[in-house]
Amino acid sequence: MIFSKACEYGIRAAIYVAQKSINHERCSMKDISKEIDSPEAFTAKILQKLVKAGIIKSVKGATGGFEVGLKEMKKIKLTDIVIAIDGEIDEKKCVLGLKKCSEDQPCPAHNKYKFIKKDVLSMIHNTSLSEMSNSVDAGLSCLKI
Amino acid sequence: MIFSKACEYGIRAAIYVAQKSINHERCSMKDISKEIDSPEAFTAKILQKLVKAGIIKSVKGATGGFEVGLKEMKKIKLTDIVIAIDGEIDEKKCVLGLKKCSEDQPCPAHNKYKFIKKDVLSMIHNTSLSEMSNSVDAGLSCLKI
DNA sequence: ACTAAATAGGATTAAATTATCCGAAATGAA
DNA sequence: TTCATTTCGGATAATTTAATCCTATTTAGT
Repeated sequence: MIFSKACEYGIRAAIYVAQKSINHERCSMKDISKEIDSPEAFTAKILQKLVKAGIIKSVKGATGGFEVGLKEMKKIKLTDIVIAIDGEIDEKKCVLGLKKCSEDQPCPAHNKYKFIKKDVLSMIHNTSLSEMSNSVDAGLSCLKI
Repeated sequence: MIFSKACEYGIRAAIYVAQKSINHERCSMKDISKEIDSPEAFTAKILQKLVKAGIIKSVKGATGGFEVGLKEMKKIKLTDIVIAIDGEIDEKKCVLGLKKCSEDQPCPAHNKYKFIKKDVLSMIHNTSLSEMSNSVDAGLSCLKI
């Protein structure tokens, strides 16, 4: 409803990589797509974007794979992942698609939607990769099925 | 962010038709697409769906056009329009795309997202075509630019 | 009856998103 | 060095969504 398929995969993948990193393990693309139940080649493209954005680190070669530092994952927010995959977020986007929709010139749904938009932006801005991967690592949440 | 382009056009079109109906005027497709600034042929397809779903009424022929009854527009909610255009809403859809995501088996974002989802569903379930078109008619909100 | 104006509907095209394939480059280990 | 394993990157395909085009049908007015 709010994320593209690419973002869904990308966020799950990043969480999985982070969770493995918590346990000092590096993971391969094959491993990731299997454990988060996503199409491997497509997810690989998405991870490339995350690597280029500096969100996760990749190591080439035989024992290579993906990883992310413990300090880094605390600073990485959902927003960063979404931007790396889908590009900048238009925070002024109107729920009914008007080019200009604001407090001064609102669309007919603006006054009800504005609180929802605020909550969504606040959620993705405040939720860190670290807290999500810790939740998975603690068995409080899961990444597939 | 939450509606497809087709829904954005469809909702705006329905509101415009309703606003005209408040003033006892029937409106044509050309009029609608001009006044809500949307592609005419595409919007026409969408209005056909709304007509088939019984949300608005169409009249063929020379002085034909679209209209909606005053009583009806009070009962029509955003949900009805969205379902008519995009099909049933999956209220259990996981924000990270998991097939099964629930209180018992949550994704890592579930506990933060569930409140947002609740608010979105509540908004589209409670907002009527009538209140939106009245808001436009009163000059409190607008449908284009 | 004719015409102009309007919706209905099928066929098609365009664009964006999702997804796959394959060869190149890197790298650790035998 | 050679090999197996891995990420990288370009090309391409498939699917979904968005949008257009054209013809048929309806109907009020002349």
